[in-house]
Amino acid sequence: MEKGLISVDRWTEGSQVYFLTHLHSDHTHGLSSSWAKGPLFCSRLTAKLFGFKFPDFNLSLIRILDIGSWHSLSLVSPSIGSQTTVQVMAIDAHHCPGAVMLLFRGEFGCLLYTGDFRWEATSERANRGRDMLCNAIKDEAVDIVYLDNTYCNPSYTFPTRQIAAQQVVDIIVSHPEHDVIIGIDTLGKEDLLLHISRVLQIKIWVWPERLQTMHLLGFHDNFTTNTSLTRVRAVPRYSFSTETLEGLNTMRPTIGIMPSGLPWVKHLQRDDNLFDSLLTRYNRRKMSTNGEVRTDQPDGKSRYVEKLHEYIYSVPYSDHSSFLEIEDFVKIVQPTNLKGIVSASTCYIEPMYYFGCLCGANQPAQRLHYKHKRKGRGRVAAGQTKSSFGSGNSAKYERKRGSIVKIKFLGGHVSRVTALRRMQHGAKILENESPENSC
DNA sequence: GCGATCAGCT
DNA sequence: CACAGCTGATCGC
Repeated sequence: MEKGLISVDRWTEGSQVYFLTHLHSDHTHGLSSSWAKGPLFCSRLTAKLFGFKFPDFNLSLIRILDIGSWHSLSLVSPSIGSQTTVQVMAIDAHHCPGAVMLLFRGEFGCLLYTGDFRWEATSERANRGRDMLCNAIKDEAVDIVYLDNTYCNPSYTFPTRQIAAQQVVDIIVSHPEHDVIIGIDTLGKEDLLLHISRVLQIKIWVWPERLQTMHLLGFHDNFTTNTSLTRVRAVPRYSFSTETLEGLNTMRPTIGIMPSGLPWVKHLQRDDNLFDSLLTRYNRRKMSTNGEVRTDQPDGKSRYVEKLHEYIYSVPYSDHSSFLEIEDFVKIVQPTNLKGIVSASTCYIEPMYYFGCLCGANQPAQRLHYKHKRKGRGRVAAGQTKSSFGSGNSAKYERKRGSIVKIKFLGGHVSRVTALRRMQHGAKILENESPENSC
């Protein structure tokens, strides 16, 4: 972030200290078990989970940032060459377990790197985070905010996670005879699963590595790897598709629930009515947010639950801030400058375009900045499906996709590289059989 | 033979 | 539009 001094979620050479906001893969590109470019600072919980993702990492490089307190680092000024002090505070980002924002003070001024964050208006936890941040910046202007701009567009509106979690419960309750699969990642959405588990008084199935993570996080009673104990299973998001659901439904009635701030559109088979309805929905959103921002729904009704497919529901459970939440955050921090840290979109718009008028220096809104992503292939028309999986052959299909839940981790016919990766994964599990020992 | 990186896909 | 991440192929050591 500051050249020659500190890096946040970037792992190339040239900094004196490195910071990791959270353990999602898009923030650890370049990190590996053999990485050794300098001390690595992260939250206590991230440190606890770290060894699971990077088994042979030199743990003596890891420095823990306790949340809410200033840490002083003595570094060498890249400009003058003399000693310079950098202060840093980690603040709960409410994104996934261990995720923090980082507030820096030093010769470069005052910088706030949000990492990925959710800024909900309500909940005790949200209020604590808000108070902590306000307290930390009350005496000093923030010069630059590096902002999680994932949903930095007025069309992104969704309710609190509390409300979305109840929507998921409602869907499950309304399908008493169905199995349920929920798409999740290697980290995140634990509160959603805990809510389901507690309200419905059932365990949630997770895959073996995910159970280890749950144990590291201190959840020992709500999860299981035994499919016979529950009808609700959390499965890797990458294995969640219409094909998966159709395959499962040849065996048992099953619905899929995709919790996401993004409308879950991809991987649907061609269905003109469906795409028409999706198109209508997007147009409606755009129109309703043209000029006047539509507020998130306070009533908590299933307004944004979408039935996308015979077996699939999309629920607006997001670990990133909605547009209105980002706006609220910028209003509170009032930085002099604002930079987006997520630029993967094909149509990236500088957050300053929306929030320039809220920033400290009251600069004019900047012009739209489009960043075009090069793609090797042209865009595939909506509804055009790939044929490589041969969706007509259900027997073959079941081997390949349908029974991911059961066979995915039991080996089978895999390449050497994959087998090795799985063995390494297995080794990790063994190492972590006593979660209390880590860190 | 291994890790790092990339393309492709979910 | 593209949240985060797996997989297989290839490349360089």
